[in-house]
Amino acid sequence: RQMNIETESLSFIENIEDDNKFNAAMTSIYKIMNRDIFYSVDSTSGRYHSNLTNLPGYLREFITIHGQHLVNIDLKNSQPYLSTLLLTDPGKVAPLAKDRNFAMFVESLKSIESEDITKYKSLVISGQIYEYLMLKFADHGLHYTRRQVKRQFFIILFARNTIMNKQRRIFAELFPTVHERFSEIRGNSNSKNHFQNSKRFAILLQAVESHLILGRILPRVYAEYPGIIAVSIHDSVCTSLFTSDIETVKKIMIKELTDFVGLIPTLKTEKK
DNA sequence: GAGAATTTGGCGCTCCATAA
DNA sequence: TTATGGAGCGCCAAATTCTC
Repeated sequence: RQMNIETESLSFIENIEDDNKFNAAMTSIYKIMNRDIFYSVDSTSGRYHSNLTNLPGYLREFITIHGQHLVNIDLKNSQPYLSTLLLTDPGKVAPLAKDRNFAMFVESLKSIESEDITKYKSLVISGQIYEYLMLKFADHGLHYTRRQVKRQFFIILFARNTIMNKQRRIFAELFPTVHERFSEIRGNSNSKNHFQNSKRFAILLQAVESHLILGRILPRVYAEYPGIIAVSIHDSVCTSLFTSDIETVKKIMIKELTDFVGLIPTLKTEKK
């Protein structure tokens, strides 16, 4: 791996007030400068972790690989987008569940259709789910920024079923069928095993994401375009800023995601 | 060799970061 | 809310080193 970080990054972090944050950023920079490169795939959800995935986002623009700066191609509303599979085609994701019983349970789920599911799908593929919820929350007196809505939405998705706060109640009203299905998937197990209790839903979606990015998209990119720069940051793929490379990676991402999920995703390219 | 003093290693916690 | 990794902390016990 030919990763480097430009020395300008050091002056960039100089005015960070918080000592802890400063030290964390400093450590990340020096690790790359000193060629202390690490990378691994974890055994829970199969995600890829590296110097780049741990690096503060605002320092990404100083990273080069083979001397090339990076562009990040991000899947919008990624986990909500992937969560639609549990509504439309659960059997497809069942093999990715680590726990046998949970896999069989997911396998047994049927595809469901309803008005609220159609609405959920359309919001998620257009990348508008947070904006929509922001409006609906505001109607009920909850005034959040987009960032806060995003955070709250993940709590709605992944918190155990016994937590029924105002936000979740609103979501359940807006998307009753979706909420019911997701509750079933989280289950009510009190097991300590995170492949069995409510955490299994988050883990499953992460496993789907890993399977798509690491198991399908990246191998295809490397096989068809040897030498191209492509590294993942969980749900996104970084490549060089050549327009042709960006288009290549995008095309493959859209193709693979659409094939697997059955819905066309929205990608966002951030030039760094 | 016995006991004290020091060092080492592991565990669990908190924080930082990333991602959703 | 979930997942990960790394750093750094305190804690404790085991291992090592020191002193008598």
